[in-house]
Amino acid sequence: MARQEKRDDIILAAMALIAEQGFHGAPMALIAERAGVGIGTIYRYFENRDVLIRETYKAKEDRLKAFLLENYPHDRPVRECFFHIGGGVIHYFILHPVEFQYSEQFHNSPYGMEHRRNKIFASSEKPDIFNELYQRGIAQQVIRNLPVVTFFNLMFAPIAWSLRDHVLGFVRLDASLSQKIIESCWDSVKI
Amino acid sequence: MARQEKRDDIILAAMALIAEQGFHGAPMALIAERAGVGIGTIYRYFENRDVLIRETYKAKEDRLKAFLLENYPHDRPVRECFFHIGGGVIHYFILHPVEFQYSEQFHNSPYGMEHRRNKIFASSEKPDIFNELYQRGIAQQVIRNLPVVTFFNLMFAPIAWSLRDHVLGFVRLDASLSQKIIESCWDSVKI
DNA sequence: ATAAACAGAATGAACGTTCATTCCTATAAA
DNA sequence: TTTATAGGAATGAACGTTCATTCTGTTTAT
Repeated sequence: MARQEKRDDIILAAMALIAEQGFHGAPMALIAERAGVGIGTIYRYFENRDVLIRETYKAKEDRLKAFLLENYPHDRPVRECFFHIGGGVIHYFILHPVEFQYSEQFHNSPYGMEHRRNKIFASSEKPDIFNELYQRGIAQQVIRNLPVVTFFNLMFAPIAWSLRDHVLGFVRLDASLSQKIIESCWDSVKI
Repeated sequence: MARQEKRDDIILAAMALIAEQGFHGAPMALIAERAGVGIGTIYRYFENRDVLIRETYKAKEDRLKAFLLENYPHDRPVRECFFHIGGGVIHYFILHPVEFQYSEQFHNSPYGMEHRRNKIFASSEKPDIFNELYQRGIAQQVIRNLPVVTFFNLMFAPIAWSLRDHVLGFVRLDASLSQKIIESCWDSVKI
């Protein structure tokens, strides 16, 4: 088996187990078993558990970013970009519920706090489509004058919580409901 | 020391430690030390760790409920009740950040999932001010026709995330910003 | 009033289990 | 043959829980 393949197997096993059972329910021995490798092998690819967990998150983030960038309407109005991102996030995670559940576990842990802190401090230096959207919305006075973190929360918090309810089976997040939720989020930030 | 006092000390110690360090960072030995009791003593008051953690959550929830019920404008318009609850939750948790952080830990854990599942299934039988608000809003056609869990998410998700950012020092959640956030949430659910 | 007997609350060392990590052997590649 | 890779048993640290013992306050007997 190629080197990269085995690395991917390990990441996939870690993602699935942690998504299903949380960090507690995913000891290295189980990850190894699920990936079809020996315990020791994991340590040939990842320095330690923390590194594996962060690399697994990074793999997910890269895929999501690529998905959102497909057909991204760079030069269309703020509202349209808002709906593209919001709808894209919901669509992506409904297609990949395991990645969503992994993200949830990651964000609500010390890893996630550290990650969030780094991101907020770096946000102005390394602009992404989200920050570009915020800047443009403020400049054009189409979104309310709120701190960027508040804008982020109004846009994504209801989406994240709804995805969780969907994954847990509390609500069916179909196209119609998804649309309504994004419209609601837009109404909460638009002027 | 009175019996109830000692029980409260243990709950207080568990809440503070878990809020600060998460469930991982709060072994029974540390909780006992912080409460000023022996390890074994905890087991005289709580059957096991799980029970202690759930009782600690219950203590917090009772206090929050009592706070929200103070001056609750039962017979005023839906909008006013919405603002009372939203503002009350923010106010309470800014006053008691440790209880907020404990809640976060609890909700994002298997305990929280179980709790949420039970609550959703019992929601129609044991009506509280939140469910009453939703029912009234739908009946009077002042809020959008969304599932109750979606209404809940639009109302509380941005508040919860903003509180987290406040507690972590990412944003200063003063009276003005709190007001803006609640208004945004209202705009996301109002017709 | 004093002492003896009792009840049950408090204690923390000890136990068994679980886990991340290491280390040494076995296997495959060069 | 030599070197690199894979494997999983061994290791030690950390944890929740137990339980034999100590402590403390109350009741009973003298």
